[in-house]
Amino acid sequence: MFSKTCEYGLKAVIYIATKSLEGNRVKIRDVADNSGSPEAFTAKILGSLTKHNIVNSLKGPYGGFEIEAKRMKQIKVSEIIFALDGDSVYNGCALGLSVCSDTEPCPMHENFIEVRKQLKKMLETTTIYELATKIKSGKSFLVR
Amino acid sequence: MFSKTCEYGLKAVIYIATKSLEGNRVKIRDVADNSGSPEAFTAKILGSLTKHNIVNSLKGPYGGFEIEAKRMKQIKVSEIIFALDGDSVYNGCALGLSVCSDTEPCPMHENFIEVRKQLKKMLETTTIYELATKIKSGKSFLVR
DNA sequence: ATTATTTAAGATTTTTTTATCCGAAATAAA
DNA sequence: TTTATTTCGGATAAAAAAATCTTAAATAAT
Repeated sequence: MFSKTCEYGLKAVIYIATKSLEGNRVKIRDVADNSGSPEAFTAKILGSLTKHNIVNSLKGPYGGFEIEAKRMKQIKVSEIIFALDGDSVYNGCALGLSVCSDTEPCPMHENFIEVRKQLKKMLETTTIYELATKIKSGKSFLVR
Repeated sequence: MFSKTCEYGLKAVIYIATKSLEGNRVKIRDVADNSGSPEAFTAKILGSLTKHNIVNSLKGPYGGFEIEAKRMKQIKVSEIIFALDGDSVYNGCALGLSVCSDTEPCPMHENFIEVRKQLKKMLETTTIYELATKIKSGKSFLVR
């Protein structure tokens, strides 16, 4: 469904959010361990998420990553996907055509309209705060 | 959304179906040209689709690929995806967890339930015949 | 200022996916 | 039975994605 970059990125952001809610800043190592992702790759992805202003980073001792509570209520899953994978989830044609629109559709185009509409809606209404609280309450898991 | 293998496979099957409706058998070269896919790769994918009994192949002169009209009304898009990509579209976790179920969910699990349900329904009700007729009527395109 | 800690960023390697190539097998027609 | 045509299947190659490594830059505490 998503690239590994996106999967790791989402899990990293969710984990950082849960720790930020507790008032803690986290190091790359900690993020990687608790999101079940490779450390070096996580570092690279977090660099990109920092540039996109999705997470906040501080260098040096006592540094690490964090997300303000206010911010994590604003950030939607769609923003993270856009930052890491671009808009392919939104605009990609199921059959890989470079042009596929309502006026020039591939044969599956209309079949996908409803599915895609619902997917968009979900990605654009789900916040990182919502996902982080599910982890904190023990209702769901980041590593399996 | 799908792998290239699946994209090419779907387009190939749809094209073969349109030609079979006209009573024509098609060669790999023809399929590749008219589905905008690499010839050698298309050949390999068609081999797999033949084994899965989705298309029918005949060797030698006047040979090629075909699909019976009866069969193309039975074959659902989901079958082709299963044959080529396996069940990842159905069972894969959005965050890549190896275990992610209603009882042990990732934080996005429940958000995806409705989206996935609708996707499944669409893939399991859309037939190759339906897609082929869209091409024949000129309402949609396979190459762009 | 120095040191230990931590992120930043680019180069490199590994793995997976995508794509090609080529000889073998099958078969219809002459 | 010979020939031309076509799929079959395994080996190989190229490209893209995933993952790692390495050095630099920043900074807090001493």
